[in-house]
Amino acid sequence: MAKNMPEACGLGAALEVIGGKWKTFILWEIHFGPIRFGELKRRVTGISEKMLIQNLREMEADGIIAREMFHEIPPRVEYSVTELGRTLNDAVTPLATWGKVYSKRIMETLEGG
Amino acid sequence: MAKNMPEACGLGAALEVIGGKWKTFILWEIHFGPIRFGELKRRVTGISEKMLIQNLREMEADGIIAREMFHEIPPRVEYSVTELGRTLNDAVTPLATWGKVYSKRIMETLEGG
DNA sequence: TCCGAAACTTACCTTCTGGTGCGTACCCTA
DNA sequence: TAGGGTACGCACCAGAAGGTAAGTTTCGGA
Repeated sequence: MAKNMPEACGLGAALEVIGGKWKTFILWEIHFGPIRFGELKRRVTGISEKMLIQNLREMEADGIIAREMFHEIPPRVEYSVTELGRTLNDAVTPLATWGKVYSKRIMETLEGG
Repeated sequence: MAKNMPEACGLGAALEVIGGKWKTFILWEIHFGPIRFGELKRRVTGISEKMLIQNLREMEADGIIAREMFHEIPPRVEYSVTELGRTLNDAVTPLATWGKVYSKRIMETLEGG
């Protein structure tokens, strides 16, 4: 997305990193602390394994999360946010807050009229 | 998007409003002040008329921009941000800043290695 | 011997997003 | 009469995003 855009304001780049249906939720769940693949799958309700892995790979490539493999049986993999991921999470917080307020506003509008 | 999501953190709602390829750029161009359809089309480089109109309608429905029609010949329509739109623009600013820094980091990484 | 768990991988299919191009009403200019 | 500008609407189409379902490897347990 926005590969050919006049830089505008940096939003394009940011949305490439946390855009899509799932990444924000994934980042949110991981930001509490290291978490296993299976646990993540249970927490991010509704996501398919394919999508979870695909998104995790992309987020890893973007450098916002880190993957650690433990050579155990059964296999264990843990995901955690990187320093960059933490800054992204911080940058995204105001937007999350806005989203909450906005949702509330919508609800009130629907109730009120 | 995220209609059936556990509220998580409000980000889902926010991304429904400024998600997609163009809305951020449109909001950015409008936030400087009222702007006509044609001017907007010229500023948001690469957008098609269909997409511009479609996005404007959605943003209007979401209450972040306002449309004012002047019954003149040739027709004139101006778009401006609402108070809610301004708050969204503010909420999105940190993310834009992050995107800029991130882009720079990527460039440096590419140059350095 | 079959099953289940973990963390994937692969193939296939559907839905959504965005793009292209044409048509519209109205007026002005040439 | 022809063409251009404004702000759209509509139909069709391609590609990306996302969903579904199955297979893989290794082990322990019934």
